[in-house]
Amino acid sequence: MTNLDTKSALLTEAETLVRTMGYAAFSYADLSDRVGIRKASIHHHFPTKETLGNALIDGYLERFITRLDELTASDADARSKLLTYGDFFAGSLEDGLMPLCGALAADAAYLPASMQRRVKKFFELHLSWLERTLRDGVAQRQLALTGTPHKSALLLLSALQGASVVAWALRDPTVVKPVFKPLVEAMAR
Amino acid sequence: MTNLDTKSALLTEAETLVRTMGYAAFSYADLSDRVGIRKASIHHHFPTKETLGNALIDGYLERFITRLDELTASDADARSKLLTYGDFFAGSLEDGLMPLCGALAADAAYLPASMQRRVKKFFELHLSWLERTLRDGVAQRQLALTGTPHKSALLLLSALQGASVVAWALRDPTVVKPVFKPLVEAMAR
DNA sequence: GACTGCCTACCAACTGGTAGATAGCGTCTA
DNA sequence: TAGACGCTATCTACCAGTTGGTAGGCAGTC
Repeated sequence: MTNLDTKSALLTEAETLVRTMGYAAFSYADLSDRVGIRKASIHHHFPTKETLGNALIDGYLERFITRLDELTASDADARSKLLTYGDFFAGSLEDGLMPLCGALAADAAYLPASMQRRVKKFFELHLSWLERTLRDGVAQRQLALTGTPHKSALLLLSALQGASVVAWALRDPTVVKPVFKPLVEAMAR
Repeated sequence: MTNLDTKSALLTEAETLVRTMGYAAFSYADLSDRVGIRKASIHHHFPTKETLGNALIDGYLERFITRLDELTASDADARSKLLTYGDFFAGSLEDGLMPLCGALAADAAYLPASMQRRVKKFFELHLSWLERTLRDGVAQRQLALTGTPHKSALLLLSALQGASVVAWALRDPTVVKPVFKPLVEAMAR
């Protein structure tokens, strides 16, 4: 097994653990079991738990940025861009996973400062993507907002994060779409 | 110090810890420091962490039920009932606390089954209160909904939970109201 | 004298993390 | 081309500190 194989296996399994149990609740021992590597060997790839946590957020952020950039570049209209965005959340919930940064936010006061900063950055990035997409949609007369793009962005992100929490607690991933879609439709015109 | 004093001090401090750090991250040692009682003595009041966790949710649920009942019984119109409901969330966030069950939901897969059930019940209770309040508001021509009361209830709860997560991560509790209020206003008529 | 609330002194299991050894794999050089 | 060298990935064995939890004692109260 090459370095990259093991490293990405570690990241994948760690992400699953964090997105179901939270950051504090998962341990190197759990990870060791799942990846089939000794606990001490994990430290070779990620010297501290904080390193691993940060790598987790960085990777997640990067993947999200890629998808958002693709979405921005696509020739879809604003409405369907937003709906696709919502599908990211609905999809991962159907796979039995909370949104990573939603899961991390709950344990925020326990997280090392470096992780807290990244979680904050994550939400800021999402808000700015949403705001820009909304603003463009308005400019192209595809959307009509009642409030400012900033407030509408906050509403959409909150609705998705919150619906994820509710869906997760009720163990019913189907609640996400009925919450999000009407919000987008109400903005579409 | 009487039993009740100590017990409620333990519950108060434990609630703060869970609502800022999450359930997995807080320990009997933390609690011991804050309440000024030895770790072993906590076990006299709450034999296991699970007992404490359940007492926490039960107390929180009970307090919420009381407040919701008062709100239902009040002669306020549906719009202001909903706004007051939203203030519960906005208020505790301003005190630097996540909603308890939102915080717990994130660690759900780590929680003992008895706690998972309670968290689920919590969300169901909130949804049914919201749905009933919405339905009554419609019947009295104080509200006009675009979807079903059930879906609108889901939207309001999700928006509040999600706005709490976002507010918590951004360390800006003021985002809750601008998200929630317009939703309620759009339903008021 | 039973009960309550708290204490000190433990416990095994687990936490994140370290030390040091070993095996395999390239690369540079004699 | 043989072999020495360094690097990487993993291992076993360990560490101190913390975890939730237990045993048993003791002082005050009903």
